[in-house]
Amino acid sequence: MKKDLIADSAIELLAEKGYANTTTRMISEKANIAVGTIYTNFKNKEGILDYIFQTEFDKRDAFFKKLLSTHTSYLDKLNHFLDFHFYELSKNEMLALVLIQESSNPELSHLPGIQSFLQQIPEFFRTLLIEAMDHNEVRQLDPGLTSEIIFSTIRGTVLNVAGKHALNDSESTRKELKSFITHAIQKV
Amino acid sequence: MKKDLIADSAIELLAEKGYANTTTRMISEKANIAVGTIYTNFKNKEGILDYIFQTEFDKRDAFFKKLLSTHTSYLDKLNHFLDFHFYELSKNEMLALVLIQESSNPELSHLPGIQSFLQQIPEFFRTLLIEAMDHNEVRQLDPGLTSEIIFSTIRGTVLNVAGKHALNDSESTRKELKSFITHAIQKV
Amino acid sequence: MKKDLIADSAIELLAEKGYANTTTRMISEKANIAVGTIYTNFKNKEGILDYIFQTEFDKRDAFFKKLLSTHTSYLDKLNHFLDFHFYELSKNEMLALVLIQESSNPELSHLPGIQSFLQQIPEFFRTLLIEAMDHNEVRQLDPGLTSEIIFSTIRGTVLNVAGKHALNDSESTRKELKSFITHAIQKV
Amino acid sequence: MKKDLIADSAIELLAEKGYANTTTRMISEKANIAVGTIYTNFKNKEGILDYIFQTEFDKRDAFFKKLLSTHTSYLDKLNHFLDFHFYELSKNEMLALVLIQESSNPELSHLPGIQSFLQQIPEFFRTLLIEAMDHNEVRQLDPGLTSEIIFSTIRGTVLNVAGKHALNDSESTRKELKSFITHAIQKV
DNA sequence: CATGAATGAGCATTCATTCAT
DNA sequence: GATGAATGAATGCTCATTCAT
Repeated sequence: MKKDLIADSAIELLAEKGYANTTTRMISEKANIAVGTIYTNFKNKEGILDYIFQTEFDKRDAFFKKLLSTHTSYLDKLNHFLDFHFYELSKNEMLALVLIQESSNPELSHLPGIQSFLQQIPEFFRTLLIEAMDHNEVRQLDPGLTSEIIFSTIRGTVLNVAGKHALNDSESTRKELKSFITHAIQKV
Repeated sequence: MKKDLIADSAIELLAEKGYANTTTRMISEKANIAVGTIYTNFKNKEGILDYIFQTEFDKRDAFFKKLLSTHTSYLDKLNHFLDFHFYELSKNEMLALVLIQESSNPELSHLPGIQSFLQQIPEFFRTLLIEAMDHNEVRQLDPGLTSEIIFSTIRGTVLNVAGKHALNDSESTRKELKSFITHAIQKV
Repeated sequence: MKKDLIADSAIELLAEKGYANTTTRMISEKANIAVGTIYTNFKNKEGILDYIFQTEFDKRDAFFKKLLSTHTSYLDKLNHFLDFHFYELSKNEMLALVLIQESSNPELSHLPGIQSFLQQIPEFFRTLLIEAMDHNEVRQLDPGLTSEIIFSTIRGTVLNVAGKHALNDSESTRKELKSFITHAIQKV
Repeated sequence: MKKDLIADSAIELLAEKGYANTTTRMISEKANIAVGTIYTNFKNKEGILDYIFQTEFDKRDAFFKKLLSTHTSYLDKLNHFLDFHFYELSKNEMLALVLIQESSNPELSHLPGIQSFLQQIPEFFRTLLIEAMDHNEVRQLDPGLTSEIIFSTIRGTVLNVAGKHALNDSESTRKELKSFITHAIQKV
């Protein structure tokens, strides 16, 4: 798949240099294709970013839908989703950096893929938190704000850890982060 | 002060468009000065960002130093610092967006002001967490990771909330965020 | 060849205005191409100058190498080389001006093409002078200094004559110049 | 004299960087004055160059006028003038470089001081050559062209030697150059 | 006279995108 | 579909000159 070859090459560059400092020429060189070929696979440079975010969102969306049909507590579901999200991010450090850096880039905020990623994933948390509260599995809290906080906490933590190239040794970070969130929302 | 006029004009534009899409011409027009005047006050475009971050870091640094000499528990000190940091961010929504968006911009990560902001502020949290743990005021936790998590949590939350232009009505967010952090670190 | 189209357009402008007053936009307009096209053919503005000097040096280098294998006296070889060099300069008055004006431009002295032109061509003279002295064809003289003097004499003379747009009627100048040099180095 | 302080500071910078790369700010810093002060002493940046050339021309003009009234052969007068001109150039290596580099700068060719320097000094040679020919002191030659050639020879030689920072050890160069010119014009 | 902050036209260079091959 | 030379609008930055102090 040329499309994924281009996206993967872009991810490596975007992680290191950011969107504005990654040129289409760099991407084409890393992918060993001609610049023009980018434009037969994507509408434009933004299209690559959109595709990257859309792909990652789709994974989480699929996981979430399967998760809902399992027979576990909602707190367990939330934990599973956190594990999945964090695992996906730690699998590919550079992808993680791109997802986090560029999702806060105002010049890209209009892309549908970024909007899905940024709005739907917290919405998943919110859905699970509301149910968990209703089933008395977590303390009373504002599910909207808390879902945003949890999402942000992961984004920020991954950014810090990935920025230090320590995501591969991410097990302790994952544990501490989950412990932090668990304590934060658990019943007293 | 021309320097602050330029920095303030830059903040308005940076919050909306991001660093790469904010041109020196735009800044000079918003500040009603000539482009060249930017360069009599700053070394270059990056210098404006550096100044903004340095200024904000200096405020927190001064507050932290005063805080250390007060006679309160370390958990209180942590709470005071969180309040101060969050209050400063909510006072100026656009500045908050700039501080958060551009601090994760890889093309700016070499700026001393950004490095201070990004490394020293978590260090403040870590210092307070270690003392609080020693004085048995919080649960056992990894102070290094937890300080990063707390810093990230605020960054991410403010980004989300400021992105929705709801920082002015930030009181509920602040409460929920502090409740979240308090629960996360409190003794069981 | 786009490269030569650009170089030729540049020569016309450089002869009249000098390096600092010739803009890349002017060059692109004279060549009827886009500014960007200059940069697909040359690394930068300096690259054009480097190419011009390198090309002219290469011509003289090739001629000199052929010259060495001929069976004539070294004084004849020197005369042939002088004729060739002077003929090449008088063929294209504007190119001559560029070669002479910009070779004394300190901001360009680091260019390899200019360095070759400025160092190797006197070296050719020196080689021939040493042999001519050894074969008793010229008077005793300092070959290093004299080669520089001869090179300078041509440079300066061409500059003066080309500056007055009289290089096309250069035959008398050539004769006088050669007579001058011949008398200067001949055996008494 | 502020005017000479500025001119001297300019000469140091011009010799190293050339006209286009020497800024008025640099000159003011080297002279330890404010930029504005340059403009109370000179009409503009070009004015500094004009002043430098005019000053140097005036010295030669005065010497030439005194020379004409001496009772020596015209060949001696020519030799004296060559000695004077060469001595003046070797006294101040940086000034020599400026006089030679910038006199072939097309963007400055309209300055009266440069025009005097460039046209009058060869005219001095021509006057002496005509008289020397009339008095049978030199061989038959074209006095106009030969005067240009002599002037050029000195310019070019000084440029080469000064560029190598060897003007202080210029005695051998002067001897070789005078020997070259003497042989070139002497009676057979 | 001296100052130096302010000016803004002008520069070299970049880079997303196109399109003839 | 793939190519990559050509495009030209747009960018950060410079610097000779002015003028209020």
